This record gives sequence, structure tokens and C-alpha cells, in this order.
Amino acid sequence: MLALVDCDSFFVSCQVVFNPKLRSKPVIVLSGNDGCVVSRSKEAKALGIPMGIAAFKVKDLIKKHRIYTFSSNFPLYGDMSQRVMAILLDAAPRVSIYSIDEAFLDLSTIPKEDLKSLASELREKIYKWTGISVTIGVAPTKTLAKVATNKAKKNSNLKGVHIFYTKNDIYKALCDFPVEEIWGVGRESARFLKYYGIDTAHQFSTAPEKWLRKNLKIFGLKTQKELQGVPSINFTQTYAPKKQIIRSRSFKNQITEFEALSEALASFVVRAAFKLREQGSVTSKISVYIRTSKYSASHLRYYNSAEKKLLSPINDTAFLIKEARECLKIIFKTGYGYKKAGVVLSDIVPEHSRQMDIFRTYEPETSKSLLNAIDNINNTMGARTIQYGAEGLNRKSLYRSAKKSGLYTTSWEELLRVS
DNA sequence: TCTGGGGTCCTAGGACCC
DNA sequence: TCTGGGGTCCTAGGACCC
Repeated sequence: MLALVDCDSFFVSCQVVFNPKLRSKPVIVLSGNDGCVVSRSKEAKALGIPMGIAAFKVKDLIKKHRIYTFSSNFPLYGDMSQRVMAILLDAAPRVSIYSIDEAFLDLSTIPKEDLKSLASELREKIYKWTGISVTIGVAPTKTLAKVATNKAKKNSNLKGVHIFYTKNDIYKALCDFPVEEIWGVGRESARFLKYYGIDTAHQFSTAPEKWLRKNLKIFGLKTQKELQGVPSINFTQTYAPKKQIIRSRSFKNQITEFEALSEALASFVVRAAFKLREQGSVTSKISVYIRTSKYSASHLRYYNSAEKKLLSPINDTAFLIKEARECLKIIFKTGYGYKKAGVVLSDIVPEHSRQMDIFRTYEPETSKSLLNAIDNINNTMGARTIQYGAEGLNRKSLYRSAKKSGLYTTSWEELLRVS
């Protein structure tokens, strides 16, 4: 058996921990640039705020019901996530952290009769130690644990824990579980399945194997096995290094100047390269993209990207900034108002297995101590204590973030004051 | 006026080899 | 008229996740 532990309305919960008077009130958290609604309290859901909707579209609803609104605050969520995960890592021999607010726990060594108390106690402990409430689903496979969690969230009588003990438990649950809510069945597959009369998870689990393999490919087949109780999705490593690192942002106002865009890209590179070094990796491909608004008139729309392959994989910020600038030169066109830009590092490999460049156009050792020094200073004295000139100095923020709460757990200046 | 920011896995098809 | 049979590697882009 394995458990899925899923934090309830995670971003909202993080805000409420440090602002307890918001408990039982409608609260939402917005995406970057205050664009979309990405987390909602139970009360906000009940008022009809859909997931992912553009914030301006529900402005009236927010005003009318006095819904408390926060800009996203990722340093806070990341830190709260680590606290929850630390408890989970201690609770089971193997833990697979799946996202910022979810993890799978291997419970195969736990006797069946102990599962219920273990899950309930874990749930209480997490709430007591972090203030975050979680829902736990226990089942023989990841996909079924997802179903169990889903059921628990919809039925408050279950008190946040749902366990599939028997085949019959599973059968009953799958019969009234909509096919489009299965983990791994997205919009495309759901439309296809429904066209052929497959509406429930149970129907999916009994569909002909060959037909499924042909149309939904290998992942469709794996999902079917999972629903039948046969584990088919790997239990991945807890701290697997990223294979791709993206840093991107939407801008508050359109950017029209090359230099301004170049500075924004440089700041993305700085953060991406820091992440790269943090996980002990080097990259051999950098790509850059810029885009106008997706919603503007078609003749004002422009999207383009460019990439550079690096002869020798590296993690040197200054080098990558130069490469990003070269990419921008290729794709930048005047006359457009750019709304978003991003940097992608890919073809990432561990630093110790780096393939050297026979022509030695770049010698990584020379900058290693410099990079270490910069990282150490920024780690101990705060991010951006030392910056690169290419990021631009004293610039005004390019991003909208009007309702950001304090960095209660990661900045000495912003600790919560209690009186 | 205003529409997020990360990720992963899989497949088809091209380029290439003998 | 008819034009082999067996492979590998790489990449772009789709589908999906939170």
C-alpha cells in the first residue's frame, strides 16, 4: 500500500497560517503578475471562483463578497512545503515528493490494521506542527491513491483520510468516478474516451487493452493497470535533479526596448544558474523566448525563441548571460510590445560527469571559486546581495505583485510580530 | 487595462549507418 | 514494371501534471 498526502488549498493555507483571522473566510491566491486565481479556500470555491480564471474576470465577485486576495509568495510556500515534507520523510521508509504540496509514501511495511491510525495521526501532526491541513488517500497504486484522496476531499465525514482496503472498495469508488478526473487523463483523452462511451473510471479499467494501447499509447495502458491495482508508475527518487530548469515571467507593462528585455533575461539566467549549481549540475543547452500578449490582435502578436548549444556543459552565470543575450539578438524585433520572456536550461547533466570540450574554448575551473563566493554571500546575506550588472541596477519592478504578504519564515526583517 | 510559472514523459519522423 | 532489411540517435511538439 502507498499513501498520497495532499495539502488542502496549499497556497491559501500558507497565508492563513500567518493570518489566522482568515480561517473560514473566502481567500484566494493569484498567480505571478497577479494574473490568474491559482488557489482558493473552501469558502472561495463555494462563492463560485473557478480555478485558473483571470483575476480581472472575477473582480466584481471579489469585491462583492470581500474575498481576501494575495499575490503569490513562493519563498513562503517553498519553505512551508519543506516543513511538511520533512515530517513526511520521517514518517515512511520511502517518500516520493511529487509537487510543492503532494508526496507519496511507501507504506508496504505497515500492517493493514494500522493504516488508519497511522494516517490520522500523521495528519494531526502535520497540522499541529505546521498549521497546514492535509488529505491522505491510501491504496495499492499511485493512481488509486489519487482517487482515494479525491473522495476524501469531497466527503467531510471521512475526516481527511480514505483507505481502499479491498477490491470491492476500489470497485465501488471507480464506478462513480468520472473518467476526466483520473490522474493522467487530460482534456484530449477524456473527450476521446467519452466519445466511445467510457464515462467512468470503472469503464476505463475494463476497456480492451489493445484498443487502449493503440489510442492512448503506453501511458493509457499504465493508467489502466494502476486502476486495476497493479503498480505501473515508478516510485521516483525524492530529490531527483531537474532535467530542465525554466525561469520566466509575465511583465506588468509591455516592454519594447532591447536592453530592458536583455536585463530581464539576465535576471532569469541568474536564478536559473543558481538553481543549476544548487543541484550540482551543468547545462549544455540554453534557450530564450520572448512573446507579446497571447490575447492581442493577431498583427501585433509575435513569438520566437532561439537556442545555443554549449560545447562544454557549464553552470557559470556570466557565460550563460552572454549566451542568452546572443539568443535575444537573433529573435528581437522592434515594433512589438513584449509581455513575457523566459530562459530554459536543458540537456542537464551532473557536474562530475561533465564532458569536456576538446578545444577548450572555455575553462570552467577559473570561475569556480568566484561562483562559490557569490553563492555563499547570497545564501547567507540574502538573495541579490550581489548582483550582475547585466541585470540592470535600481530598476523598477517589471512585475505586478500588489498584494504580497511578508516573507514570514525566510527574512529576518519580515518575521511575524505577535503582541 | 488586466489572462501564471513551473515541470515530466512519450511519440513520430528525420537523418544517418551498414 | 520492378528499387532491401535491419538498425540507432536525436528532436520537436503534444499531452499531461500541480
